[in-house]
Amino acid sequence: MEIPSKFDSKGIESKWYAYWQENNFFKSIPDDREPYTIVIPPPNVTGVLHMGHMLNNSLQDIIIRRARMMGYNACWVPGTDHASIATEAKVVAKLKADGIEKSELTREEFLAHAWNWTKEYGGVILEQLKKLGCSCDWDRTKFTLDTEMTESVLQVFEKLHDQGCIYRGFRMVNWDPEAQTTLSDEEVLYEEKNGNLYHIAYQVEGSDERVIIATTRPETLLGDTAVCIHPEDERYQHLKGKKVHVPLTDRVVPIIEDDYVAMDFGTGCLKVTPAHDKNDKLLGEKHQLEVIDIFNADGTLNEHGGRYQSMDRFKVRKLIAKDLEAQQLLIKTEPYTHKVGVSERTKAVIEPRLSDQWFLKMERLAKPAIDAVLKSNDIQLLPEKFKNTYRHWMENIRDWNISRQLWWGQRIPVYYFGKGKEDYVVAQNENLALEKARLKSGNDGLELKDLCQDEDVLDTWFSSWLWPISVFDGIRNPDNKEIEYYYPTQDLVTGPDILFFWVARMIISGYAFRDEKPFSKVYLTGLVRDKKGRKMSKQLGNSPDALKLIDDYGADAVRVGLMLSSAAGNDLLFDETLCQQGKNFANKIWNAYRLIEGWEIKEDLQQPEVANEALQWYANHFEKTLAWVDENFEKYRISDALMSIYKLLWDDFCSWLLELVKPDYGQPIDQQTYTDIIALFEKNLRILHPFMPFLTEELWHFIKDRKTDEALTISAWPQTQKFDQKLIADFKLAQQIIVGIRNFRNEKNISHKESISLYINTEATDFSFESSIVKLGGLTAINFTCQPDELVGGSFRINNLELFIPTDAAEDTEAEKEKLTLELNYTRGFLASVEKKLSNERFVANAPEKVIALERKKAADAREKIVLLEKNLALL
RNA sequence: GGGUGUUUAGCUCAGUUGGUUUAGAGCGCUACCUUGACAGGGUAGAGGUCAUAGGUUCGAAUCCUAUAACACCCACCA
Repeated sequence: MEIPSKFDSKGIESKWYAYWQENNFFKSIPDDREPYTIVIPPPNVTGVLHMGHMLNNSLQDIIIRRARMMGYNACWVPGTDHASIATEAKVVAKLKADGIEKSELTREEFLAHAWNWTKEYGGVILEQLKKLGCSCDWDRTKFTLDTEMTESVLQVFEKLHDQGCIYRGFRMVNWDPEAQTTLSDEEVLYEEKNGNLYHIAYQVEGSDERVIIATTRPETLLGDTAVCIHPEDERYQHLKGKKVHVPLTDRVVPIIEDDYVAMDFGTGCLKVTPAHDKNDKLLGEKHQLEVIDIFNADGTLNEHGGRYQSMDRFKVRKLIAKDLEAQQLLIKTEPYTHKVGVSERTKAVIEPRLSDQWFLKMERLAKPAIDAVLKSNDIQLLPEKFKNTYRHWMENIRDWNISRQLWWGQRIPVYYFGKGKEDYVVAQNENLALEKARLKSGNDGLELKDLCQDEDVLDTWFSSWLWPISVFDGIRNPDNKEIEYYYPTQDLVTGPDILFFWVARMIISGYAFRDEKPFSKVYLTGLVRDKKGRKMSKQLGNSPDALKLIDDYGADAVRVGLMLSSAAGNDLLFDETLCQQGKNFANKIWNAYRLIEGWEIKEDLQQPEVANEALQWYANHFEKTLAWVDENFEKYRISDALMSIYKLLWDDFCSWLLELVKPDYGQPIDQQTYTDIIALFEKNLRILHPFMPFLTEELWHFIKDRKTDEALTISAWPQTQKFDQKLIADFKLAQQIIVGIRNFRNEKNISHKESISLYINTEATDFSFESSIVKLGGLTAINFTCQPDELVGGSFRINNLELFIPTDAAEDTEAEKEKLTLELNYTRGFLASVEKKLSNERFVANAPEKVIALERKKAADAREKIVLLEKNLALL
């Protein structure tokens, strides 16, 4: 078969992906093998693949592919998340572009649009994961809004409510005026913004005096219901019990005292707006102040805004400043930088707002989740540094606002039947709700039309926190075979940005609903940054198109590129040249096989000694590397595992082994060597397969025709075997000698086509890999004797061996002298440092014997070498 | 304002309970050679006061303290 000289990933990738799928290699059903389970972090249903996904999912695929090869029943469950805020925002924007306002639509109409959108774009990202080579069990694909998933969510809501963990509260929440919904604290980002600190004068009632307050938000003075001073502030003692006029209004509010006020900030005088600030709300409750909400849901002023009504809050801020100035009530304006909360999704400035919301009590639920990570170690976070972050959040956990004023999501299963605070029931559907409502109200006359379901939906994370359980239907059917087999899962691979949103809450739900951890290990990847260290983002436009990368370099190359740059848990500075390196590597392996494949086998040919010894070395060296690779996998050091395989293949297999066994040009190879080389190459392919699945599967089938049950993807990961350390060390010496000979040739300008002979001052019986040195050194023979007096030539040293090569090439005595002197000086310096150590009595007295023995050996070796060098120098 | 982490060659990073020849890898760079598997190979080389300053120790890139820079997380001072 003619093999092209360059590896072309195109065509090959789709061919093998289809093959794997047709043969159900990624499908998992419970059997008597041990399971190895990973649930995917479900990407947004309408999202597209970005570098973060590529990193994440490459890692998961590498882990699950290796597990599959190791004989586990590997199960990787894929799926998508409905991502309520993000998706709803996209749908709203799209409708708007079509000239439709959300407010014109009924809930049902809007949802119809949203579902259409989801069906059209949803799942695109899953197709993209296939291009990357992800070996998910696609038959298990779940969507967080699937009927069964929704039922699980509603059941959980009901259960938690019945346990008294879910309650309704009138609280200060984070309001996103753009999406017009509340957000949990975790969905608010704080950004440094340049603003102003406005100093405003409030007229004291019945006096000429004015008090000055400082605020960053002058517009909220329309909702002021008090001014607060510190009770011990000497500047304001005389104001106690008095009242002030709120500027631009006709309201008069009391001056209250509270030690919450910092005397050293601003003017030490604080305006209190209980409706629009968390702390002011607390002050308001403490001092029983009136609450005046001045905003509409969209951030414009409401009827309390007076002449500013229906104007936007930021416009009003400017206007009020201007109006205050006109009345000489604005004393001064100073620039002020402070942190402002913005919505993670819409970037709109968050408005603290009082409203009725549903909350989940977290403190009790969090307990077992804290213990699992920090005490029992049932769950391991990698890298470990995230333990601290986790601990801090979990120990200060606050109740979770789970209601969202959106339509896209699971509608809260609460049905109201009256105006009273307790006039509601929680039920899975309206018929059940009616039954419950009749019971609770004692009114058998209640009808469906008397019930009114809560308008809000649940936070997206309230469905994804069940993911590892609900994908196996473990909520609705807690005793089903699947959940019992696959749960708890093994690994979770995700970014640290959703440690609280998702990971922590999954751990909580695992213990709450199954009394068991959801996974054993959490591998937290770093963020993908560009080579300048900037976070990759759409706005910066520095994020490469993931699919284009796959197209340009091939999926295998991109996977390698990503893995090469990603040390566990650190951020990853991604540079496209890494993909090029991956591509070069693929090509290298491809051509290694091309070489082997091109050899003609001659069956009656005797195996040359050089091939025999080289194969022995590689077999041992492979085992050593494999042990190291396995160890790195256990520690999730995937990058290191790949690097050692990279060097094994490129340097050891291609540069050394193949060069050693390679027959002369045009010559045939013996059967034994060929068979062994193929066997070793196959082992290489096995351990490389999780990283480069397409290339390796392609070569695997090039080697010979295989039945479907012999595909590489389901073949066995090699078992580690014992290896001979001494043999590996001996080969290392041979390599050094070969390098020395090549160097000698280079310096003396001796072509490598010209045969030379070598003299070594050692016994042949102490020596291994003689044939290898002869072959790669281009030698006629090795003579185990010192340099014969009658010959002229040059010498070099490896450790304490002296190697001599006869040559009539003109010798440059000066250069040789210089070289020897340099070597001698180094060795003397080295010896001096060792001797200094050894002459230190305290070192000899305190250091372990092994260390001292080693130092003594170093010194002895160095002395021996110095003698050798001095002798050579004298000869010149 | 608190907390965590990072700081080792031009770049990205190893350095596994302080001692494995006066610091390593991959990539990149320079010079020469070579090219009959290969976007390839070979040899040599440049390049590091292991962030800085103290300390512990017979011995520190590794442990301790302080400082600096950067990164991330958390936090209601208007």
